[in-house]
Amino acid sequence: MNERSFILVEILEAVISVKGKNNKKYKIILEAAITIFAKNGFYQSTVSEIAKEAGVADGTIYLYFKNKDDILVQFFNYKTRQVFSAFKAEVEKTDDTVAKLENLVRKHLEEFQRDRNMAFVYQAVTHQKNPLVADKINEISKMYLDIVADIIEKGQQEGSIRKDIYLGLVKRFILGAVDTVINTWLYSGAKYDLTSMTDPLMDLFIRGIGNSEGGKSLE
Amino acid sequence: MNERSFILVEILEAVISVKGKNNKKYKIILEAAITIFAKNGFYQSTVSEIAKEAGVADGTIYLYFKNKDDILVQFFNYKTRQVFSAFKAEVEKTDDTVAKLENLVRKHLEEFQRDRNMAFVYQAVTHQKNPLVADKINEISKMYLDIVADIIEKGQQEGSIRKDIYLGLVKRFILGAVDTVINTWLYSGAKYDLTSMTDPLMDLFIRGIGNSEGGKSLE
Amino acid sequence: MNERSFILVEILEAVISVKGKNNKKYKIILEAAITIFAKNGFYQSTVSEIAKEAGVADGTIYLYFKNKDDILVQFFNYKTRQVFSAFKAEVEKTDDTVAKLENLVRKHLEEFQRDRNMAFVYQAVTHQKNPLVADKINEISKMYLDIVADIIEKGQQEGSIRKDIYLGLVKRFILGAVDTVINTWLYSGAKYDLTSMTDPLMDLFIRGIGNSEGGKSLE
Amino acid sequence: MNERSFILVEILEAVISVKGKNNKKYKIILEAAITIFAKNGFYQSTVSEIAKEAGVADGTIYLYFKNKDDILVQFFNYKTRQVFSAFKAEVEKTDDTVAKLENLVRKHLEEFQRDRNMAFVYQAVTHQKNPLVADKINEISKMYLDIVADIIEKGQQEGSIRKDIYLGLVKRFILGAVDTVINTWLYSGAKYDLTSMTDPLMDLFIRGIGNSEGGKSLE
DNA sequence: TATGAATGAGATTTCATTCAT
DNA sequence: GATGAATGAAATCTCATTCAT
Repeated sequence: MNERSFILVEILEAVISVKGKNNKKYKIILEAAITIFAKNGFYQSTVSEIAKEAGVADGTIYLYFKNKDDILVQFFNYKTRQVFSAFKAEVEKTDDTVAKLENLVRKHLEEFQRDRNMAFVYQAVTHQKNPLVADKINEISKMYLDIVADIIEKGQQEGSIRKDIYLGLVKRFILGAVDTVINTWLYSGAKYDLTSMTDPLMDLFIRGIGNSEGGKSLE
Repeated sequence: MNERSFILVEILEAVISVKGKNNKKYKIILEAAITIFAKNGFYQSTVSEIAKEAGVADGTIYLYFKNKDDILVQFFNYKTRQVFSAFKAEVEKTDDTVAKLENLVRKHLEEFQRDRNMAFVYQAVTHQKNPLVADKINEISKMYLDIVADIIEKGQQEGSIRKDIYLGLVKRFILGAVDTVINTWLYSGAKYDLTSMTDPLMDLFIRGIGNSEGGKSLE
Repeated sequence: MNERSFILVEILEAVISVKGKNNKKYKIILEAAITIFAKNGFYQSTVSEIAKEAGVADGTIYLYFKNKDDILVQFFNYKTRQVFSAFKAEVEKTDDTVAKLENLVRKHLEEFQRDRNMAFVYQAVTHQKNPLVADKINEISKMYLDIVADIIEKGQQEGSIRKDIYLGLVKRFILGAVDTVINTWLYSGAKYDLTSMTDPLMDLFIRGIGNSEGGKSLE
Repeated sequence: MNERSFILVEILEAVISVKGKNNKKYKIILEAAITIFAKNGFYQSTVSEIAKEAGVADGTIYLYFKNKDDILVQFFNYKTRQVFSAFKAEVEKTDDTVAKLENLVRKHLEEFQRDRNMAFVYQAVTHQKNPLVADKINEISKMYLDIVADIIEKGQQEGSIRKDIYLGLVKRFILGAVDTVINTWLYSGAKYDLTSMTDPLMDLFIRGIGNSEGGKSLE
């Protein structure tokens, strides 16, 4: 989704107002829920807490969401979709393969740094067994892995990326490393600039940790 | 704890039988709990389910565990400690840095493949906000990261590992990648041999994904 | 608290409606709880029974009371405080010492006769070791004993009460005797008019059981 | 029960050994139970606690007592009966009415001071609604009240006690006052000598609190 | 729409009692 | 007789969800 199509969606939402989803209150509740989920975890959060955080009555939640689980589902539909479309846009800004990957990683760190609550919820939920969000997670995960896979494949064609690697592993390897960096940052109390991890991460992706001595001087 | 002292502890446990901790039933319940936690997640599991799986009455659980949370805490004390001491032993089998890392990764994949329930619980809980196990997780995580850090540092001294890397990042990068591989395997339904991922993973750690052309042939 | 300030409090309660404390349902539940406590005793009463008696769902109890113990605590805060302020008012109605004591005793018997459930709970709880209400009981007990002590002291100054008595004992002696009379009435099935005991009780307090004819005056 | 018949019972118990009631362990458990009941109250005490205090296994309790309630019932049969027969003996030591009452009161305070646990349990249980011990309590209470009534009636015949009093009230009035004095002592932490209350109590019983100087003789 | 009091199903936990050893 | 592990009924309490206002 590019800038223009994004605006179009906003307009459409304003016009059709499907089920109040573009309603200001819908967003307030969703944001409040994410704040609470991030603080206590999904199962330890109560609908009452969310309502209080959102400044609405408990019952009001049910005018916008089917049930508690649905809040989580909507979170993946609304919030993270937005983020992932931003990732795609970022990748398309350049034609250079390594730069594409670097843009993706930086944007990923940037967005998760900007919305720490989302980061917390994302980290927690993707490792849980909630059947209601499992499909969404798979879908989103696949979206991300596909972006990475596309980049890698293009790089292989260009010659900047090794051909003797297992693509299915590599794409997960990259996502896993980024996830870990975010997780470490979250649990450290978010004291440092997360995006500063982009260059060291890229360096590890591209060159590994091995010392290739001699031949390295040719690079 | 080395091999010998470990055996000693086993013997001692068999002799003193401290409050049933080495009791057969204690292990049955713990194993049952992990099975249930792995299937449904901690918060969606009930004590009744665990009791049923263990083949005991609900009340019996409370003869061995203070409360539901305590089962999780005991799991980390009993089960994973065992695993991590196995990791350490595996690392000490060789002096070669790269082989040490490879042994660690292989053992990690091997153990988690062998006990899939443990793997599920471990994956889920390490990404949750359960204040009761948070400290244990940090402790175990640190243990693992320290093992990796020791290997890396030794490799840097020997010259097999690059010196221009950020150690704090690298150790987490490696743990994150292994975690992701395990997670993918778990959610794929454990259809393939997890340990077969050792070599491709090591290759990515050491050489990265970048194509260093010319010079590479020298390696 | 005098008559006027008491009315003021009633009005204020009606206006501010602090968290349902003056709520109709709060009173219904409290009254139901006292009925059940009076019938079975505190520890043999269940929250379900109270809910049933009050005509509400079990969970509703917890909207008005923190837990089962809290119901008892609230009972002492709300119900008996009211009674004891009535005692004080009654004492102030006259300046004659003996009449003051008589008014107190009569009002005491009157109030406990009127609310037999309260009487049962009061009798039971004041002789129990419930740490949650122990402080309240001490406080209320002290209030009562202080009223009696004030009357006795005033009587001693006036000359209507003997000076060679141990005040700390006398005040408890009086409370103890009244309590016993109430207790007897309760366990007899409340078949007679409790307030009719006022005169005989007062007579015993003032004159004792001894026959003072002849020689007694020499003492 | 007089001295002789009491000894007879002891002998009989030693011979027939009905259901182990004269067993050493029976007494140990009963004593332990009273200690625990005195500390926590009956309903807040567990059979396990009693077993631990007695130094026996939980199951052993049920070899000597039908159930938890039965321990309380036995307590009244075994322990307090013993005490009340001592009361009777004490009363019979003199022929002087006032001295009889004084002996009773002193013995009462003495025994309850000597066995504080018994005192606590007695105070608590006599004010509770336990249907299992209700009958026992009534029976014991009646025994005590009858002793007092006998003394009073004899005193009335002799002329030392007023005739214009209500006997049903007076006997309870005396028991209530003694009870209150014991209760106050218990909850004060048993810091002073309880028997020292005998004289002041007797003084209040006989002479009352009224000042009979001058005009009072006209009443 | 919005509210929030009320609901009641369901979860955790306790503990008197039993029974195989 | 003595044990104490095991039982499971029953109690307390929570909280997602509903619905009359």
